Amino acid sequence: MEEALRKAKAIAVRTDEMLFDLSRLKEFGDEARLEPVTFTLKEGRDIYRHSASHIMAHAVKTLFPEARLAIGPATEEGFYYDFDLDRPLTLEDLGMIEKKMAEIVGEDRPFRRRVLAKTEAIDLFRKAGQDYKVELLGEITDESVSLYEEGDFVDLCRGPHVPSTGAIRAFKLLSIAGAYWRGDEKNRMLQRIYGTAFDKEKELKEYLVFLEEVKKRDHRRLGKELDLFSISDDIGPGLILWHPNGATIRKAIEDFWRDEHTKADYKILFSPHIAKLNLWKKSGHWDFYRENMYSPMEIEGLEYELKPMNCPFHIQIYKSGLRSYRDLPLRYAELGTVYRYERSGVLHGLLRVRGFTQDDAHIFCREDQIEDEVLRVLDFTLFILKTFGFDKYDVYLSTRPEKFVGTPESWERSTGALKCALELKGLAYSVDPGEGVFYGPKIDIKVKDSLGRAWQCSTIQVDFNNPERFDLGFRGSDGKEHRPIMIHRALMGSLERFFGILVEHYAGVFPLWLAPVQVALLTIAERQTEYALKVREKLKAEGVRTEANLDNEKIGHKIREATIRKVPYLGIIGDKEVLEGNVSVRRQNGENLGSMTEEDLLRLLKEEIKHRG
RNA sequence: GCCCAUGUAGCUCAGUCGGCAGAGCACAUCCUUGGUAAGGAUGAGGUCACCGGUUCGAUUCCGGUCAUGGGCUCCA
Repeated sequence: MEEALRKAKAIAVRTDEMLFDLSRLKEFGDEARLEPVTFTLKEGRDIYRHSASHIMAHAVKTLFPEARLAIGPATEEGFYYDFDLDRPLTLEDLGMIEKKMAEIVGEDRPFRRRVLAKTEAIDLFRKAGQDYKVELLGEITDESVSLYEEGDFVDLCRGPHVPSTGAIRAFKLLSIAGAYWRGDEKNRMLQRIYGTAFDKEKELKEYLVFLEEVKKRDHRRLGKELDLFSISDDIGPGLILWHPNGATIRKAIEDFWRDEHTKADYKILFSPHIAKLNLWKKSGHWDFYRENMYSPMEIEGLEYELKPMNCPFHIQIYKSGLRSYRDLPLRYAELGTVYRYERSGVLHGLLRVRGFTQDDAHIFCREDQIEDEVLRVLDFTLFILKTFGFDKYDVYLSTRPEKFVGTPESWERSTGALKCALELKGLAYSVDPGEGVFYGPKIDIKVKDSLGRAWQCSTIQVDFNNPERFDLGFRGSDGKEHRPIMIHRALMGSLERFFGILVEHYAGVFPLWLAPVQVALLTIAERQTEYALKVREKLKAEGVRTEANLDNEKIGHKIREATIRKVPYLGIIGDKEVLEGNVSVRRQNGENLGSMTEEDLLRLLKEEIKHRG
C-alpha cells in the first residue's frame, strides 16, 4: 500500500471524502479503500501549499521571535499567512524569509501530528503568547484539536500535511499586504505575506511567466501605451476620460450593442443623470443602497440625487402610458451612466470606478413570461459575449441576502424561475447563498478571458419589488389590472469595466472591427505622398479607419511604430506599388500578404469587419 | 476607509548623505529619400504631486494633504 502511494506521488490519502496524512496509514486496516491525493488534484495542491505556509510561518517565527501568528491557508494560486509583527515587513525581508524557508525544507523535518485536549492547547498557546490561536481555539467546539509540528515549530492545524518539509520543492514569496484579522476592518491590521508553491520547479517558473504576462496585459499600462484612456487628478479618482482611441473602440462596441438590441426587440432609451431624492426613497435605494450613493444636491429647495442605477427612470417611462398585456414583454434598454460611491482604496483602473455606463435593460413582463424572457436573455448574453471571444463561463445563482425587500414567498418564486431557465438552457451553475441584490435574486455570469481568468460581467436580476413600490400595472385579457414583474439585466456590465477586461483579454491587439486605427499606410519615400493620401481617402470613404504615415522616416521605423501601436493592417507604399496601383499588405503579427489592389484590400477588410474577426 | 509602498520631462526611469536636476523614448528643426520592427545632427521641454515646518538654503529632512500601486472589505 505504502509502496503504491509512493509510486502515485501521493501527498496525502483520501477515504470517504476525508483527507489524511500519509503518516496515519497504520490507522487503517488493509481493507480500507484509500485514494492517493496528488498535486494534480485541488485537494493535493491545497495541502501542499498549506504546508508551505506552515514552513513560511516557521521561518518568520525564527527571524521574528515576537511574531504572533494568525491564519495561513492555501488559496487558488498559492498561500498566505497573516502575522502580527512589531515592525512593517519590507521586500528585503521576503528574501530573508525565503532563504530561511529553503533551510527548513533542506532539513527535511517530518510534519508530526499531535492530538490534545482543547484546554491543553489553549494553555499551550496562551503560554506562547499566541493570542490569535487562543481566540481561534475558543471557537472550536470539538473536545480535542490537532497540532502539527516540524522541528521546533508548532501550529494549530486541522491538517493534513505533506510528510515532511523536504516535500516542498518549488516555492516563492510574492508580496506583502495589510489584512484585517478575520477580514473585519474593526479588528487589528495584520501583515500578510503571499506566496506560491509547486511540486515542480518548471511549474513555478511557468506560473511566474504567467504573472509577467498578466503584468504586460494590465489595462492601465496598455491604456497608457495605446493612448486609450486616462484618469486625471484634477477631475477625480474613479472618473474615466476616454481618449480618441478608446472612444473609437467604445463607439464600435456601442454601435454593435444598439444594433443587436434593436434586432432583439429592445427599445432604446435615454434618461437623465440626476433625479429627485424622493424617487430614490420610493425605489428603496435610499434605504438599501445609500452607502453607495453620493450626498444629495439642493436645487431650488428640493433635493436631487446623482443616479446609482437606471431602473427608476425606465419605470417612469413604463408608467407614462397605459400598458396592455399585448404590449408585454416590454424591453427597455439604455447605455445608462451611473455614479456610485466607492471607497478610495478599492478603485482600480477601469475595473472599479465611480462613474460608469451600464449596458442596462429592464424587461417588463407577466409572471408567466419570466422563464421565457430569462432564457432569451441568456441566449442573447452568450451571443454578445461570444462576439468578443468569450466562450467559457462560470454561472452563479445568487439567493436572498440579509437586507432584502419583498416577501420570502416572492423571492422563492423568482429564484425558482431563474433556476428553471438555467436548467432548461443546460448551463452548469453554482449557488451563491445570500448574494442576491436587495430587490431580487440574480444570475451572474463570469467570463473566462484568454489567460483563463474569470471576470464578472453579466447579471440578470428578477424584481418583484419595484413594480409593487411604483404601482406598475397592465390591463389583462380579463379586463382587470395586473402587476408586471421586472427583469434587470446587463450583459457587459459596465462599458468601462468590460473595456478594461477586453484590453487584457486581447493584450491590446484588438480585432479589426474594434481597432481604433484599422489600416496604416506607410510610404517609403516622400514622392509616394500623393498616392498614399489618395488611397487613404478611398478607404476612409468606405468606412475604414485609415491613417497615413508620411513622416520622413525609414520604412523599418514606420513598421515598428505601427506594430507597437498594434494597428492590425499595414499598407506599404513604395515606387513599385504606385506604378502597379497596389498596396503591399502586412498584418500586425508580421504576416506578409503581398501586393494587392486597393479594391482587394477593401474586400478583405470588409469581410473581416463583417465577421467581427 | 484601513496597513504598507510609491509620486522627478508626455512616457519609462536615474540622481541629489541639504547648495537652484539627468538619460532613453516621444516631440520640433535640419540633413538623409532609405523596401518590411529603431538612419544622423541639433533643439525645446521640469514649481522634482500639493501645502506647511526645520534650515542661511529643501526636490532631498520632518509633518500634513492628494493621488497611484499591493492587499483587507465591497462590487459592474
